Amino acid sequence: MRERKPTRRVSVKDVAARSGVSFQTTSKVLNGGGSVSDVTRARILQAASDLGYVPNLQARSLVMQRTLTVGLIAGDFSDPGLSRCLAGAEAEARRQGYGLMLTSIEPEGSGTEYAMPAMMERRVDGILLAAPQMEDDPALPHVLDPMLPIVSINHIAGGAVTEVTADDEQAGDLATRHLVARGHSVIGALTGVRGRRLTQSRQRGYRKALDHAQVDAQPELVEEAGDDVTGGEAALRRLIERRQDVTAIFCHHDLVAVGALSALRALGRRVPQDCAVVGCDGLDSAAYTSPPLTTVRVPFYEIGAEAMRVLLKMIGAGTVGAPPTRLPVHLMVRSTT
Amino acid sequence: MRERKPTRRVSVKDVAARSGVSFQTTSKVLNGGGSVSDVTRARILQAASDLGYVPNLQARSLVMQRTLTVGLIAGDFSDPGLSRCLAGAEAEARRQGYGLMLTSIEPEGSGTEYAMPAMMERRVDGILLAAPQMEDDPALPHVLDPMLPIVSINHIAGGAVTEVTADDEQAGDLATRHLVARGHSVIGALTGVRGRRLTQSRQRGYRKALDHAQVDAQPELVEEAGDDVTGGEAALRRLIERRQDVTAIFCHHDLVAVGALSALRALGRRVPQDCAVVGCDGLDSAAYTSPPLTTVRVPFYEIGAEAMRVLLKMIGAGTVGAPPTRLPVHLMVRSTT
DNA sequence: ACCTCAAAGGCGAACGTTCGCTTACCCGCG
DNA sequence: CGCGGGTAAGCGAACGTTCGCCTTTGAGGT
Repeated sequence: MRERKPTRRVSVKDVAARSGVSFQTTSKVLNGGGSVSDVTRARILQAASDLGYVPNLQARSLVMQRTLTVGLIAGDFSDPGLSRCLAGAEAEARRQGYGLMLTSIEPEGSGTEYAMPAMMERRVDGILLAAPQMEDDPALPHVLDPMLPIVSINHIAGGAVTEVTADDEQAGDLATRHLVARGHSVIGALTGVRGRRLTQSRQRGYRKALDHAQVDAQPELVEEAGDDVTGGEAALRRLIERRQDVTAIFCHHDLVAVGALSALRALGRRVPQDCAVVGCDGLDSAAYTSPPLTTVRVPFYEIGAEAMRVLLKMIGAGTVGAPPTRLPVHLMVRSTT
Repeated sequence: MRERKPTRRVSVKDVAARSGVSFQTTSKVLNGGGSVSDVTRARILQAASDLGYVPNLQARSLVMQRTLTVGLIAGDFSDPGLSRCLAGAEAEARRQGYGLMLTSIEPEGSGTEYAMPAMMERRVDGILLAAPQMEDDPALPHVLDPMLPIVSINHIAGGAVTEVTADDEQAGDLATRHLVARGHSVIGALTGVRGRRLTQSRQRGYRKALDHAQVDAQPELVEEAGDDVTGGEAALRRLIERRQDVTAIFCHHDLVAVGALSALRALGRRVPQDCAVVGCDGLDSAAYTSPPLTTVRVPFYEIGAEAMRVLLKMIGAGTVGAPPTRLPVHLMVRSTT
């Protein structure tokens, strides 16, 4: 419980005083620039290190008009996919010498109206959006600064925001083709949150694969499951009740697949003999379900890193807006198919 | 790809100009203080909103000598426990009007020597440490600023850092007592990373419970498993090979338990009939193993939130250092015991 | 001895705030 | 009519930087 001494931190003036030059010269040295004799340079550097000088980025930002900081507005950190993505974004920012201001918004999407101003007050150089619920937020376009580089890993209404996502249509296609190749033709789909671009894309991939295999897409084989285990469990029961004859299921999310697996077991159907299951997302935990889940791996870490790369490039170039990026996904065959 | 106009943001001077007063008066109004007539106040507020004025926190920090920002140095974000903790810390910081600067360090613990200066440059008001690997870092004490409030959710050598953790001894005790109560007496332990305080505490709880039940703690029933699935799998095999007679196992981490479960199945032992298993951490995914894992739930979110609360209190009071906090854990009985 | 020129370093301003003082004014009072 | 007191607003400085430009110095050439 020591009292904190109100000692102010050492500034470039302190360093200057100790080395007997003006603080401007000190600044020159510390930034590598200017013409300064080797001897004074050495003296200044020595003084700086003696005093433990740490430059004040706030002050520097003030005159430079940039903070070397980007904001990241996230949905739920507990989402494993989003966590990976965050890890990728943070690592890339750090690699390029940028700091990361983190904030999150509520699951209902409320909070954007606070999160954005908080970022603006801190004068971040750009913003990375990583909150799926933003897609549904009608207020978002109003609160977006059109002059600030923004990249999102989700779809954002209005089209003004650069997007870096996985190729979700490919994901649905890959999963479904795999089931077709295993000889299935009555293939159900347990979708993600209705209305989301992500869901639509994966569903498009699913239909595309069916189309390609010349089997009819039947609406009653599709059920909305959301993105968690209980949703998957419930949706599977509804689906089975309607269509006892399904022999394979494409789940939009691994957690939904976990729920489906558990419901299938409860219903006494063996996986994969009676019913095959393929998930989507590629969570670590999908490798340890029983049986281990066949899934489509989405490169979350890479998405985060690439999104940050795009954002920093925009910041560097002084532009806002860039063409969207879609990263490829990969099928990981395990034991549920 | 629109070019970004180099238009400078609106400052209090702009607002002042538009409302015909000095910028200092404008500042007064915007901060609620000072004596200003209602009419000019209204005029200024109007101008500010017309112009879309957003205060510059950098400039404010410069004169106020505080940034309303705390730093968070994390280990791997992909760790689900750490993610929850991060969520709790972020929510609490936001609730109290603080921003969060996030950075992470490498698994080997390297990176601290970069992370700390990065935080100092940005003049954060305090730092939250959330990286288990820091415990092993001998360089850490040197790079810690003794004047800055710091809280950690892991043990930090030197004792200078305030700690907010779960009651890990209780966790080990609870888990082991539960197994004893189920009638077991040959109880193995699959520990976390050797040498870590966390592991030592949980192990102490394990021995305490055995002691209490008057059964001897036998060293050959203890095996180091680390903190992941493969570690758990391998450790279980080593353990079983040595002691075929174990009927129950306490795993220091849920992921280790997942590995143990899968190894037990491979060895043809039924859970819980032939061998009971209890995990520790309380991950979401533990509810969906088969059979669902009995585990001790660690309140990660609360730990993060409480750590942030303690940190902000230290910042507010201008003190550095506070007594450690230990949060209680809870046993969640499911089907592996 | 004079002029030129480059190198080394200093100076002032600016970035956008907050804060303590001073000034200008209006009011009522003795 | 002069004075104290309160209210409204302005002024100057400070926070810690960067940056463009100016001054000083000394060496080299003629």
